[in-house]
Formats: sequence, structure tokens, C-alpha cells
Amino acid sequence: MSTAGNGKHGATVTMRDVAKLAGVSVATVSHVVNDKPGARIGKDARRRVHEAVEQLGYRPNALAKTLSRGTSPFIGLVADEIATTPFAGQIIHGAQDEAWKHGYVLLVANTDGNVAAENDAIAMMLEHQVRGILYSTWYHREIVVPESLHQTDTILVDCFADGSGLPAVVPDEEQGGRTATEELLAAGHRRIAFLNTTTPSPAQTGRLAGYRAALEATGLGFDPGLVLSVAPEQEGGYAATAHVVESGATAVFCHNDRVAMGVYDGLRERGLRIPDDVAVMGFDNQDVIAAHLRPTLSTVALPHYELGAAGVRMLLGVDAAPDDTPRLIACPPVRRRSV
Amino acid sequence: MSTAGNGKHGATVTMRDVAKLAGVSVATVSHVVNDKPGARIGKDARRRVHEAVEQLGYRPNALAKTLSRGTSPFIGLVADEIATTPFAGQIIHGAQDEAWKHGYVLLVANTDGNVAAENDAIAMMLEHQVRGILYSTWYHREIVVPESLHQTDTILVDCFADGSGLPAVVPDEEQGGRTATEELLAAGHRRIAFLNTTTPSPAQTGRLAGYRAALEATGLGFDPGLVLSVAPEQEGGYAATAHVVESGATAVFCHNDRVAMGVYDGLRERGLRIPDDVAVMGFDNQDVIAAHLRPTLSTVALPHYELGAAGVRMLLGVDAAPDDTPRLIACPPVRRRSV
DNA sequence: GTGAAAGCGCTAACAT
DNA sequence: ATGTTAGCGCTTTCAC
Repeated sequence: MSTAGNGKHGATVTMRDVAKLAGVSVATVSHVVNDKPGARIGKDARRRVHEAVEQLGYRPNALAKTLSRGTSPFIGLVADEIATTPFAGQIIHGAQDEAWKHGYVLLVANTDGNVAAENDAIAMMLEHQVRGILYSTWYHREIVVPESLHQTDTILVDCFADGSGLPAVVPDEEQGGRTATEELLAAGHRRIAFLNTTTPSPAQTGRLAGYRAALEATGLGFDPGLVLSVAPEQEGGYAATAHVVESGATAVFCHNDRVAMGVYDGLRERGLRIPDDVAVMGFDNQDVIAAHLRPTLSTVALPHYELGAAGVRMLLGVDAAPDDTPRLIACPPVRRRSV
Repeated sequence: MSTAGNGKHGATVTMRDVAKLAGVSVATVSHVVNDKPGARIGKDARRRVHEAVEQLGYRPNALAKTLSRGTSPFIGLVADEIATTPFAGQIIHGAQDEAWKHGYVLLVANTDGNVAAENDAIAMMLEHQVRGILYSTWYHREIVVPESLHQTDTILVDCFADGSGLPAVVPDEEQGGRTATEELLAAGHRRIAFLNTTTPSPAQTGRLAGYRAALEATGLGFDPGLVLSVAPEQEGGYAATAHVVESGATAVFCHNDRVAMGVYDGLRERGLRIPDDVAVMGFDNQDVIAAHLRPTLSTVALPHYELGAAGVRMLLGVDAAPDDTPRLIACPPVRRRSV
């Protein structure tokens, strides 16, 4: 085989072949193929080139183009966990769409949280001359930045590293918590329990702050007795149901959809109806859960797609990147039937 | 900026720089950097090169290497839906790991099922000289192959196209159905209901065939009265519970985990316990659901990671590709507490 | 053992 | 309006 690609049709058609067939020079071919602005090309030559391209099935070699032009068409995305959750998939999706829109292609690498794999991945991306790297985690948290990331432009997605100087884009946990609470408030609830996670994280503090802010903005003080720390899973929600019921709350804001799922079980066992007896609000909008619980779960969405897209935009400079503090992406409410 | 990449450190370090510093020729540098087999390089020159590389922070330009060597380091993955489901993410993950293992990099594109986007994606991959393309769908089905896929080596993943001549790799639905049923049989059940989907698909026919085969292999005839067609969602499972209970079945094999989730609700409402009164078996192993229902759901896993990995292996020729009929990947049982 | 030189497919001055 | 030519960074004969 003479060159890369085309494992099928054998010989690769190059610009030279087109030039020869069209009876022009490669420069001319280059100009018409790329529809160059200052292109003084005769109507006729232009036509002949197009015909030749058609006839030969010519396809420009993007790699050669890149090498020659000195500008990369790649954006790297390194993710810690692609598999564990649907979330990473959404980040990829958003990043890919946005990259595409700007003429870039996504190179993805999964590191499984393994440092060696991570360094390999970054090295490989650097060798492929990526325009920059999106470094993402599957849940919002603080990280320590791999040294090699500093060798190119990088944007932190769904994570941040204070003092690293790297721009970051993360979900607005506080606004999310506020929004969730406001949804409950708007439905008339006044005693709203909050099942927060036991895991220290931006989600833990942010959502709590939002819950509190919403309450106070409505003139309803913050009652610590209504806040419970639970394991961020079904089990946690299930186990906390007793406390919620005893507290006299008419609504629960759950740290995430899985906790809400557990609460559903707990409530059902007690013969309590959702939302009539107790309204339930989730967080995350994990589709498989939220859209299919009975009744369907009202929740607040984690904007993964947007995180990926915004990351690309910041990287390419179409959105300015706030250098000091992470860019916040809103968590919109998703109204279903549990409130 | 002189060339691609390195948006940070300005001037790119090339092999020439290394050669100059080491006092050797670029050919020598190339040889030692790539640790070439027939490399007649003096101990000393070798050392000097390594030092220069170190000192300059030299990183080979993978694109130039590709162009020059005429072999691509890319494998394209085009997926119809990355976002909708956790599944696509697993295919990406498997493909990425395996590609990586063989020195390839994954280029991903999402088409949202849009034909134009699909053609663009394929064209772009072809222009980037991909070694080949993995064309994947998020659920197992028959497809019609985009014309342009024939211009390179392609493997169909989680889908197939009879008569297209394209190798495919798909889950073994029949074995999966058999396995699920056998799990129930092994637990002593003799009346096993099957809640199949209403949607015509390889999953529908395959799982049914497997169910039937398992029953017959045990000498238990196939009772059509125990098979019900339901919408492949919670709602479908929930609605079918009455029928299951009336049928006198002591176990249900559900077309997928979501149906099982609905059955859980239906059973619970009737005060029936899982698995004591009725055992439940799912299919898909959707983590968010299966691992967190109460009790946790025994199910059969759709091998998405393996599909992606096997696709890459077939593409690269490390696994021989059966040309006529799709390569079947096993769906292993995942035992939890509902059986 | 090591180096010179001819590409790989394309772009971009610079000629003509 | 079109062609010539020199690279882009690297690999790879083939000489020395």
C-alpha cells in the first residue's frame, strides 16, 4: 500500500493525480478544493478540477493538510470514567457536537482513574498535536492537575483545581439546590426536608447553601432538624424516610435521584402517596431513574452536555474563560409528577 | 506560532533541534527515538540523543510520523446516540481500551441518527485516514449501511446488515435468554413467566428462543400462556404483574431491567415478596437500576464493553472476522438477590 | 555506525 | 489566472 488510509481501493488518490487529470497544477487544485478566498481561478479550470475530483473520488488527506498548515483539527478529551455512568457519555456528546461545529474532531481517552493511563493519554494527545485538552471527571470535584496538562491549553470540565491557573467549567450546585427548593416552595410546601449526602463535595455544600438560601429568601428560617445526612444511594434514602416522616415535612429534597428512589420505597411502605402526602424532588436527572419511577420524578438536571460544549467553547476562545474562578453552568429544573 | 500544537511553549521542538544539540543527524535521532531494530547506533550517540530529547522536552509529532510512514493511528467510531443511554458509553470505553492497547487512537463522532451528520462524520474520518470504522448503534438491530462505509474497512457493532458483506459483532440474545431462564430453573422454579417486548427486534426473537430452549432442555414444555408481550418499560412490567400472578408463575423473566422495575412495583403493591413469593430476572444489567433496586436485581448483562473491544479486534485482524454471519458475544448472568 | 536525501500529501508564498 | 517551489516533521533507503 502506498500510503495511509484507504485499505479498500488500494492506491490513494492524491492532489497530484487530480492535477494531472484536470491538466492544472497542484496549487490550482488546492485552491479550488479549498475554495480559497483570493482565488483567481478560471471558470473552466475550476470546472475541470471538480470533474477530476469527482471522477477520481479524490479525498483530501486531512493529516497532510494539518502538517502543512500547522494548525491542528483535534481536541482531546480525557475522562476518568466513561463506563460507570451515563454522565460521561453526555460530556463526550456535548464536547463532540461543539467541536464538530467549529471544525474540530474529538480524540477521546479513558483513564479509569489510573494515573499511568492518564499520563499516557495526555502524552499521546500532545503528540497528535491537539489544539487543547478537556480534562473531565464524572462527578464534580476538586482535583490535582497532572503536570503534563500544562504543556497545552487545557480546560477542566466538571472539576476544578484552585490555584492551578486552569480555567474550569462546573455545574452551579448552589443555584441547583435553590431551584429544587423553590420548586417545592412554589408548590406550597413550607416544611421541606433535605436529605444531603454524607460525602464532602461541592455538591454537598453547594446544594445545601442553595436550599438554605431559597428558604431564607422566602422568610422561612433554616431548620437544622430538617436536614439529614445520608449515604447518596437508594439505601440512604430508604433509611431516612422514617426521620422525614416524623419531622412533619410535607416535602423532601433529595441529594440525588437515587436517594429519591429510596425515599419512594420508604414512603410506599408506609402507605404514603407521592406527591399528595409527601412531595419529592431529586437531583441529577438520571434518566433511567427519574423518568421512569412511579410517579415520575421531578428533579434538577446536571448539565453534562452543556459542560462538554462549554468546555470546548472556552478552549477555542469563543466563550471567554474566567481565569480565576470556575465558570458555572446552570442546573435547570425538570418538572415531572412527584411535586 | 510556527506549527501545530504547543499553544503553550511557543516554538515547537523538532527532531532537527534534537539532532543539532546531540551533534548527530535526524536519521540517527529517528532511529534511537523509535528504538529501531536494525539500529547500528553507537552507545555514545544514543546517549547524547536521549539527553538532548530530555533537555529539549522533545515530543515526536505523531501526525508527521503518520504521513511519512503511511499508516494511520486512528480508528473511527461512529455512534447513533451517545447521550440517550449509558450503553453507548460502554461501547466507546471498550473500543477505546482495545484500540489503545494496539497503539491506536479513537476518533468519535455522534450522529444523533441523522443521516447528513452521519455522512459528514464518515467523510471526516476518511479524510483523517482512519485505519477503519466501527459503526455502532445503541441497541441491537438491523440497519442499512451508509454507502460511504464501503470506502474503508468497517465493522458493525451492535447491529448488522445482512448481505452488506460487512462483518458484525452483536450480543448473543438467544444465549442470554437461555441463561436467564436457566438461572431461574436452577433456583428450582418450574412455572416461569416471560414478559417479552412488543417491539420486533433481534432481542425479541432471540430471548424468546432462548427461554424456550432452556425450558425444553429441561423437559418442561413451552406454555404460550406464560409469555406476555409488554411495552419494554416500567409501565409495561407494572401492568403485566396481574397476569403473572394469576398465571401461577413463581418466577418472571423480564425482557429488560426496566420491565423488571415495573414488576417490582406491581408485586410490592400486592404484598408479594421478591424472591420468596416471586423470583425476578431482568436483562441488560443497567447498573443504575439493577444494582440498586430492593432487592437488587439478578439479570443478564448486555456486553457493550466487549462489543466495542471485539469490534476493534476484528477490525485490526487480531480476531478473525466471520464474513457471513455476525460474531456473537455472550451475555453473562449477573447474580444478585431477586432470584 | 552514521549521514544525505528523497519523499509522504498538502499549503502558501512568489513567480510568471 | 495559474504554475513553481519550498517547506511541514518524520521515515527510510542507500551511501560512506
